[in-house]
Amino acid sequence: MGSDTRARLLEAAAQLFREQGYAATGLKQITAEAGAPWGSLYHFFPGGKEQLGVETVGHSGARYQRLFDLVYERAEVGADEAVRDMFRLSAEALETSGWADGCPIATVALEAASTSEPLRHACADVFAGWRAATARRFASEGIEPAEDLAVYVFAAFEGALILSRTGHDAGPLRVTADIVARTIRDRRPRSETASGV
Amino acid sequence: MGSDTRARLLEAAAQLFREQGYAATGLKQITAEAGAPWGSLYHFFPGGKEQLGVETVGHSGARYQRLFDLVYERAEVGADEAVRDMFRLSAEALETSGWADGCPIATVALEAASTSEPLRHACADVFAGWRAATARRFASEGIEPAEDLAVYVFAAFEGALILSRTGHDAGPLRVTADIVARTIRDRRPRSETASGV
DNA sequence: GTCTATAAATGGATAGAC
DNA sequence: GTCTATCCATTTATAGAC
Repeated sequence: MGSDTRARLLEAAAQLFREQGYAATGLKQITAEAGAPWGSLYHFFPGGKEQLGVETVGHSGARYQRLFDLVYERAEVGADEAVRDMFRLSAEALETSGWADGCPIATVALEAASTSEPLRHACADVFAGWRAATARRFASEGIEPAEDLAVYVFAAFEGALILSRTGHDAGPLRVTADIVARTIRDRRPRSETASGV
Repeated sequence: MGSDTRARLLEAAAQLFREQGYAATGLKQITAEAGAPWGSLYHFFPGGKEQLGVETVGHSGARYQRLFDLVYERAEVGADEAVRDMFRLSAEALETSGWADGCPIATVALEAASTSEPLRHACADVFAGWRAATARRFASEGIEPAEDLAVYVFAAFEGALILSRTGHDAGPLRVTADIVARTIRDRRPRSETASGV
């Protein structure tokens, strides 16, 4: 094949953008981390840093979405429990990484919101995909309005991640998960409000 | 007096950090925006960019908190309505600024989370202050657990701001405000659940 | 004490050797 | 087609003129 270098560049960029942000990460640092020669970056990404940013956001977004899908596809638990799992998994990843691995998109999204339309758009697409996956899970259980509740869950999730990461304290993720999960549980259709099993 | 320049530097930095982030904003750009000579920056902030960042976060945080206080002190409405006002005011500011004026802290908080302890700590302090102000309002109405609910409200608020700003769409702030406000309303003590007036 | 001019380093991007 | 060496702009920080 040969395009292994390209994959390593994307992976290195994803990790650095997640940890330090887009502007603070130099292209030299990315090639060094990926063990790739400097020139290979402009070979694989002729559009420079912005193209690399856009592709990295898509890459990170797709990878993170697989985690959501994994959680959501556990049919044996209710959507409220799936949401709680999502919060718990993220809290664990955040804490075991020394409060480094937060949302792989949020930092770039905020940095790019008013400075790069292509990058902002890439982030918006990722968020839309995550939201849609969540809404599908809700709709499949008759939890309505599924789209609005998915937006709400993601807002709470993203915000709690910021608070927990900034404070070096998993508390916000835990507390928010409890309240959000209860909100979702209360929206389940009547016929399933029994105790389960 | 004489320290008018210092205030203008803080103000310019606050605006630029909010819009572009910390790493993407150059010190030269800040002095230019403030109409201050280049050297004055290191005169007033001998600690360089990091000191300016820390003080700017405190400055922005205090200013934003006054907005919260204003909303929360409207005793004639319930806490759920106060929360809704907070979301609505932010949505208006965001939209009328062309999706530029989001949270003045969040971008810097994420950028600094793993790169600057002084800056991260400054952001954490601001978030703690906002949360405490919200918790006081809840506690004054007997809405409990006030601290946990305040964390939840702020998580949802910060996340909705990200989603709305990234998507150029006030929808997430509106939708999230509705659900969060209802959650708070449902926590009001029994004696006040009547219709009001 | 206030600011101009400069320094040392790093940023993203490119030209051209192999 | 793949990468090394170089370029110029811009960054933060400082030294010293007024």
